[in-house]
Amino acid sequence: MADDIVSEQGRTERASRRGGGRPTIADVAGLAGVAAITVSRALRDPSRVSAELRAQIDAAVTTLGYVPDPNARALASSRADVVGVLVPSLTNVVFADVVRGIYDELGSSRLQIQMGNTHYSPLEEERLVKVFLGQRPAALIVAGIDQTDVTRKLLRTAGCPVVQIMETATDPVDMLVGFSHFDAGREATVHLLEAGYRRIGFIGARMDPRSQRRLAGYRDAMEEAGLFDPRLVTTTPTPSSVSLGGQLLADALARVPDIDAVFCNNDDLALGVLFECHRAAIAVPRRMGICGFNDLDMMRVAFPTLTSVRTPRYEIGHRSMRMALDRLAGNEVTAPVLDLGFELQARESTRRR
Amino acid sequence: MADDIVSEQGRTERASRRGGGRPTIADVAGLAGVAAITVSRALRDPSRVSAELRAQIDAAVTTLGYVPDPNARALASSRADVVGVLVPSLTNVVFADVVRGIYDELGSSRLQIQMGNTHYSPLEEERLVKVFLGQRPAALIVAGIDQTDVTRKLLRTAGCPVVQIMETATDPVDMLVGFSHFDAGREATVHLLEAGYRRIGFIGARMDPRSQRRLAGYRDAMEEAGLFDPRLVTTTPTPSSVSLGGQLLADALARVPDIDAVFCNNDDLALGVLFECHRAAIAVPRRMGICGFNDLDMMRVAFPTLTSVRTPRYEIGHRSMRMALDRLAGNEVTAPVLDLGFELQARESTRRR
DNA sequence: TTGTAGGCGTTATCAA
DNA sequence: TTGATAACGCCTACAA
Repeated sequence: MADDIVSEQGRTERASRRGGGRPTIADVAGLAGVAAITVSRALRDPSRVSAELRAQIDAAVTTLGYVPDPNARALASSRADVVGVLVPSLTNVVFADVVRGIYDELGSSRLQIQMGNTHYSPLEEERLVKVFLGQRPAALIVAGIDQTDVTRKLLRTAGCPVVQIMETATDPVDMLVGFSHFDAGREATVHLLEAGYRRIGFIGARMDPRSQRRLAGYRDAMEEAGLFDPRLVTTTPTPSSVSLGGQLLADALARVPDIDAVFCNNDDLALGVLFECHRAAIAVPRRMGICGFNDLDMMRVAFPTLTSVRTPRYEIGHRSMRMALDRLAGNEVTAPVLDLGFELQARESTRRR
Repeated sequence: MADDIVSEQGRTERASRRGGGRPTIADVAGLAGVAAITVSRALRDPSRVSAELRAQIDAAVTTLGYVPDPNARALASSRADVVGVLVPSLTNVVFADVVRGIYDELGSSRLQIQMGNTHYSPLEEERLVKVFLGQRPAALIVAGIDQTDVTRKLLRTAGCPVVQIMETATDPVDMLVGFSHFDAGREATVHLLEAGYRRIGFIGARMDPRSQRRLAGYRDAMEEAGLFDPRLVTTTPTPSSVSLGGQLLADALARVPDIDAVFCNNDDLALGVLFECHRAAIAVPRRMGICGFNDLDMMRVAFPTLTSVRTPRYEIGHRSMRMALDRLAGNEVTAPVLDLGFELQARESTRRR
């Protein structure tokens, strides 16, 4: 019987067929003298096959150099070993760190990552969710909580684990890992207030939903202190960059000369602000306090060292993938909503007195 | 006949099957009153189907909300609509820019990107190439030219377009887009020499093959000037960072106090060097010249502005994907080896006199 | 624990 | 230009 399979589907004959002569599970089965399904089982869950057959199968796999075809597997099982990851930007260090965390957690599991770049557009995100779901992915990780209604509906019925990341919320589609940008923005501002600054400006670029929430946190703290003034806020939809930070500070000072500190939307802007201060001979932190966001490595060695809010970017990627894997493994996910928090790193740039 | 198909494989019955009730090509065929293969053709190459049928098919596709199953497609055609991209790092801005270029060129083509992180390891690269080839990808883009022999062999017989990126070479596996790191390192050093610096140090981290070639270029220029001294070279296998730049400069100066300029392996290191100079009150560019590599945005606004070598990162991603797509479209690729060059950006940090 | 039967949804092949 | 048929390689369902 097994011999029949070999003679009918052996390598030699195979080579002339469509597939291009790669050994198939049937070839392995023939060589090992078992049924194809047994090979399939031995490969996916060795414990379901006797040690004896397992050995024969392993040997056959090795001699033939058999590699399972992920496409055939996906078709037959209605599940691709692919994790879709949707981020708004590929160059933003924030997401680069997140993605690294995701990859590292994956290790050498057989899952592959497919990344989509939404360019900060909910509609593009919607399109990509449709594309990704069309492949019946093993799991989906999406940045943010500002999906369109259509997207949200699609995700709810995705039939696979879905992890939203980077934020907190009470009504996640499925699972969620992140931190509160509002709280982070608030804490940074409170820190500047406590350091003695009063005319604290907000400098922001891109102004995606997370930036908006940080701005809201800033505003909340400023209003509470009775110090909010809309003229203190300088934002632009332009993508963030170091050079932009300098420009925005110049703009802000031109409009409101008595600004005595700035909370920057991210560290690149903060670095640009610092350079602009050097250039304009504005003393930091005496005449101008600076607080960044994310706490990139450079902040602790800048001159002067720059205060920032440390965010758990790598950890978010890492934990989100972990949650998805746990769910896939059938384990209970005890905390489907994870707030990883943040940590203000006070440094010289806000040490006014 | 078509009616038979409908009654046998229509939606109602389908819904109870494995696939989960998604409309299939047979459903569309039934509704449009044509054979499945005709739908397949209409979708992939409308010109091969009469306008009449095309209209009926389009209508059926719309009413049913049909979306082709990429897994079935991949299995039947032995080709997945996936482009494998192998990079040594996901957080290095260099590769982030390259990957962005790749994505942008892809646009809304139906191809998906699958990225692999080789962690600067040729063996890990080999493993990933095997994994990726197992999916019969549409194309492969790999960073560098330092593949193992096994990898090179695999790539040569991949049966799909392969683009090596980031470097130049005369014997690419298939296609190649990049620039000469040796020449770039040489030119940066020559620039420092022409600016009047003599005891020019080299500061490098990670020291992957491309860094090594830049170092070789530096050495070549220094030897030509009769100024090479191995003590001027400070490197570490540690991954690069801003803070590391400062440390390495301190190390270098502790060993060789009369260093009067440094060519930094990348801009992060250069920024760290700049901050360290500020901190140690070393005048830039008078007492210390600084030249970075890559020319990130921050270089032109640093204080003082920092000289660097501009590299075509985005362009490399963009062009490599373009070449692969051209090949896939059956077009002749006129220049399978593309040297995109680089450009030295001289700024204040090397304006000694 | 192992095997049989049949299907997953699409495309290549060959014929009309 | 259109269609019938048979893969593509694996897995689910069910049976032994």
